[in-house]
Amino acid sequence: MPWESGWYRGPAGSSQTEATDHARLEYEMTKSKTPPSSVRFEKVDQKVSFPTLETQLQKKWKDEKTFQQSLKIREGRPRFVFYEGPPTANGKPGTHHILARSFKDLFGRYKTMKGFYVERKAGWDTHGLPVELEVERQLHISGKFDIENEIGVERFNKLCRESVYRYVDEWTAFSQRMAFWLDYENAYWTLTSDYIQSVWWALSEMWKKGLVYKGFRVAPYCPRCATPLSSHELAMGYRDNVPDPSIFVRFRLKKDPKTSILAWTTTPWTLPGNVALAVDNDIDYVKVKQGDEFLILAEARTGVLDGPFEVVEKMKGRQLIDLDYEPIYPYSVPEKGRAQYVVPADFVSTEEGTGVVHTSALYGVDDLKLCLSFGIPFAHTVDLTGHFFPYVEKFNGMGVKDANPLIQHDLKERELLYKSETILHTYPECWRCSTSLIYYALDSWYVQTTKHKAELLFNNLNTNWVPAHVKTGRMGDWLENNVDWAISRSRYWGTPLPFWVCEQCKQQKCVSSAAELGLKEDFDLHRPYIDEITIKCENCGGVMRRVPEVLDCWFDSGAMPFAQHGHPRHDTKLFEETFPADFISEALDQTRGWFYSLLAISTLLFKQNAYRNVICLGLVVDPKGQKHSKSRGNVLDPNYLFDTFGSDAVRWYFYTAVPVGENYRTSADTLKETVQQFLLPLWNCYAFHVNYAVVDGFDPARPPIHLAERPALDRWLLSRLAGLVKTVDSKLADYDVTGAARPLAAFVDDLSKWYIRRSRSRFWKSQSDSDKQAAYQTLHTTLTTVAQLLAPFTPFISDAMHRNLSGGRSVHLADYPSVDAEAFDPNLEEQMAAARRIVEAGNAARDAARIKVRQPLRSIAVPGDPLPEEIAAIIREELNVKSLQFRAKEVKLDTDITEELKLEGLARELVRMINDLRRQLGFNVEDRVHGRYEAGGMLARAIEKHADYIKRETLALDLQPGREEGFEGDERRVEGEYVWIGLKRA
RNA sequence: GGGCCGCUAGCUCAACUGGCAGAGCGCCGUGCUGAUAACGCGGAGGUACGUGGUUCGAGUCCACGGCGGCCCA
Repeated sequence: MPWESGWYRGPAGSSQTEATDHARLEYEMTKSKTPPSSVRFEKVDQKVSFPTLETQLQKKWKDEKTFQQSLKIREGRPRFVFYEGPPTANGKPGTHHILARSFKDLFGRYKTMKGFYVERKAGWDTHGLPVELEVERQLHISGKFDIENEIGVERFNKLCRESVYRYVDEWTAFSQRMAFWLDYENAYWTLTSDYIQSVWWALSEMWKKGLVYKGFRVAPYCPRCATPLSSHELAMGYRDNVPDPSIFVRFRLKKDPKTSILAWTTTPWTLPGNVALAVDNDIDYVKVKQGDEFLILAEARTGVLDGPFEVVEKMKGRQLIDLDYEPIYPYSVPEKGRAQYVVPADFVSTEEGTGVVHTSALYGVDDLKLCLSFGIPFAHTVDLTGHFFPYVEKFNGMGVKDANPLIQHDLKERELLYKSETILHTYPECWRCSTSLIYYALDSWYVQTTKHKAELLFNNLNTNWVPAHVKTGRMGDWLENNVDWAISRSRYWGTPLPFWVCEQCKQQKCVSSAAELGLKEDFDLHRPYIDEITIKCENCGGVMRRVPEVLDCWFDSGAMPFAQHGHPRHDTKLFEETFPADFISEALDQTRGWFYSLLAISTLLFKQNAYRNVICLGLVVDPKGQKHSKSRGNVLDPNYLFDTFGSDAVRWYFYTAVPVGENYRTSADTLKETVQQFLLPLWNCYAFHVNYAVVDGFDPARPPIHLAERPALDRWLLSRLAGLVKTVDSKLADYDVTGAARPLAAFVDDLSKWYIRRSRSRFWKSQSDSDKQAAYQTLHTTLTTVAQLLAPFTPFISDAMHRNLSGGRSVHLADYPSVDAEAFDPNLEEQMAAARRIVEAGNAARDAARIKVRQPLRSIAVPGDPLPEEIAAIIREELNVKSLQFRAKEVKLDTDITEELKLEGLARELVRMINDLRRQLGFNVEDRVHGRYEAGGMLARAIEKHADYIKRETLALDLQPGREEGFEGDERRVEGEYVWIGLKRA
C-alpha cells in the first residue's frame, strides 16, 4: 500500500529544525501591533498513512473533548437543529451507512463553524420485527407459536433488549471511526420508558382528535411472522417473475348445472373461501357451447378457451346478476344469509382472466368491500399462521401455498377445473423473511392520515427537498396516494399500544402515561408486563384489558422530535426550541419510511412538518450498479475502507462522486482514485509548505506583506481563494454539497499544479527577501483557509493540517472562513488563465520541435493580446525562453540554439544532476555541500561560466575541478559527454 | 401497469439559460522533477441508448420506444 507508513515522525531532529542562517530574514517591518507569537511547525512526513493519522486524531479529540468544546463555544448562539434518524440497532453498519452519516456530520460541523449551536443527539431505533427475527435466528426458533409456547414473551423480549445493546456498541464505534460527531452519551433510545410514554402521548393526542380507529381490514400479511405489513414495508418486498398457478374454474348454475360461469384466479387457496362471483354490469358476456357443456364469460375473453366453441347467447353483465351457483366448497358461509350468487362490481375488467371475479370475502381488499356492501356472510377458512382451519376438512391444517396443488387436483377430479397454467408475475414477499405474503382480513388499528392528506401535501410543499424533484415526484406522488396508516403489529418487541378495551361493554380508552395506570417510573412498559395491567371501566365498572398489539416501529422513529426529549412529561421548552429540525438527511428509501412518519406525525399533532430541509441520498451500489447484498457477494466492508483509505477518503468520495440523489458505484478503485487525486496532492502541498517553513524558520505571526506588494502569482491564488470561499460557503448554505466540494477539489488541483509548481524556486532560493516571505504568507493563508473550508468535509486531514499550521488549534473550533473581498481580482484570474493556455501551446511547440524544457531558447511568439510583464515573466520562466512576443499569427518558437544558450542549458542539466546526487546521498534540502568535478569540453565551459548559478541552485559552497578524498560521487553522461561530480556535506 | 431518476470515451463523471463534445483514471509516446506513489505535452479512444419532432442550430427542449436503478400497484 503506498500510503502505509506513519505520518508524523515525531518532533523532528535538531538538524532538521535548526533554521539555517540564510533563512534568517530581514523583513521590512512595518508596525507590529502584537508581539509575534511564534508558531513552531512540526515536520511533516510526505509518506502519510491516513488511517493511522485518523486514529491518532480520534484519540486526541477524545482526550481534548473537542466535540464538547465545539458545542461549548457556541452556547447561547442561535440553534441549528439537526435530527438524527435512528438506525435500527440490528445488524452491523455497512458502507451505505457511511453515506448518510457523512452528510449529517458535514452540516453539523459547517453550521457550528458558522456560529450556530448545533446539538446533535444520537438515537437508536430499538424495536421491531428485525430485532425479533435476529433473536429468533439466534434461538433457532421460528414464528409466534415458538415464541409464546417455547421461549415465553418475557424471555424473548429480554433477549431482544440484549441484542439491541450489543449492536449499539458496534454502531457507536463505527460512527466515531468515521468522525460522525454526535452526543452518544445522551442518545435517545426508543425502548426507554420516557420515550414510550412520549409515543403514548402522541397516540393519545391523535385518539382525542378521533384519528385512531380499529378496522377489520384486508392487509398484506406475512403468515410466518403472523403480522400485517405496512405499505412501506410492503414496498420493500416486491419480487418479479414469481411463478403462481393461473386456473380457470367452473361455477355451475343451480338452475342449470350444465352451464357454468367461468372464473379465474391465481390463488387457488382462496377458493374454499368463495362467497360470490362479481361481474361488471356493462361488459358484454357470452354463453358458449363446448361439447355438451356451456360456459359463461366475457366476450372479450373468449381467447382463453381451449378448442372450438360456439356462441349460443350474448348478454350484458347485469343480466347475470343474482344467479345462484353451486358452492364449490361448503366451508366459508355461516348458516344464515345468502351467498354464492352473482353480484355487480366496478373493479371487474376484461384485461385478464374471464371477466368474472371470484370473490373470497377475507382475502382481498376489493372482496371484503364488496361483501360488506351486499351483506354477504363469510367466515375465515385460514388461520393467522396461514393454515386451513379444521372445519375446512379436505385441507385441514395445510399451509395455503402447499394446498394450492391439492385444491387444483380436487377440482379436476370433480370436473370443475376448466384449465390450469402457471404465470410469472410481480408478487410481494415479506421484506424480512421472504415468505410470500397473502392478503388477509384481520383486526388492525389505524391512524386516519387520509383525513389530513391536504395538509400533508401542503407541509411537504413547504419543505426544501434536495434534490428538488423528490418533493413533487417520489414524495408528492406517495402522499397523493395516501392511505390510512396501519399502526398495529401482532408482535412482541415494540411499544405496546396504549389502548384498553372493556371486557363487558367494549368501551375503549387510550392511556397517555404510566402514571395514569398507577405504575411507577421504573416499571418496564413492554410486554408481557404491561399485558397484565388492567383498569376499571369508567362506563360499566368492568375490567379493561390492553389490546394485544404493539406499535409499528416507524411510528417510534417518527415521534423522535418530541420523544427524544421525553416531551411533554419532561422539558417541553427544549422540545419547543428544537422543533422543527432545520436539517435531516437519509437515503431515498426513507421516503416512505422516516421522511413520511416524521411528516405524518408532525402534521397531525403540530400542523407542520418536522423538518425544513432534507437531503435525500442515492444508494451505494457496486460498480455494475447492483445493490450490495450478501447473496451477490458484492458487499463492501466499511472497516476495510477505513483501514485502507481512511474515512476522510470515503467521505470525500461521497461528497464529490455523483450529484446528490444519484447512486454511488463504489469500489476500492474509486476510493483509491480519491486518495490519489485529492488527499495526497493536498497533503503534499501542505508537507511542502511546512517542511520549507521549518527550514526557513517562517513565522506566520509576522505582519503580512500588503496584498498589492505581492507578486502576481500570489495575488492570483488569493483571488482564487476568495472566490472559493464564496462558492463553498454559499453552496453549503443551499445544501448543495457536490456544488461545494467539487470546486474545492479543483482549487487544490490549481494550487498543486500551478501555484506551487510555479513557486517552488521562491521557497528554496537562498535569498530571504520579501518575495519569499510573500510566498510563505500566501501559501500559509491558503492552506489554513483550505483546511477550514475542508473541516466539515474531511475532519481528520483538515484538523491535522490546521493544528500544525496554527500552533495547535483544532480546526473544528475555528470559524468558517469569510470572503476576503479585497483579494478578489477577476481580471488577474483571466490573465492567468490566458497565461496557462499560452504555456500549454508553448510546451506543445517545444515537444513538436523535440527540444527539452531545460534547454533555454531565445524567444517565442504567441497570438493574443499582450499580458502584463509580471504575467509574461511567469510564462517565460515556465517555457524557459528569453523573450515573449504577443500578437503573432500562431505559436512560433525560435529553435536556434546558440552556443551561449547551449552552455546555459548544460548548466541547468548539471544542476539537476547535482541535486539528484544530493538526494541519492541522503542530504537534507537545507544541507550545504562542497563540490568537485571532472569534465571536459562544453561541460567544463558551462561549469566555469555558470559556476555561481550552479552553486546557488545546489547550495554548494564551492565547486572545484578535480577528484578529492572524502567526496562521494557519480559519473554520468550529459549530452553525450562524460562528467564526474563529487559532493561532501559541509 | 404507473411515478421518479439515470443512460456522454474502456471506467468514473463534467459541460449557466439550446451555440465548435470535455476532465480524471487506464493505455501508448515523450518531456519534466530536491513538494507530489506526482506533473507537462502529444496520441489512440465518441453512432451522446434508439426513432421521430421543434429550431438557423439539439447531448441539452418535446413525443414515442429501449435499458438500468429506486419507488408505487
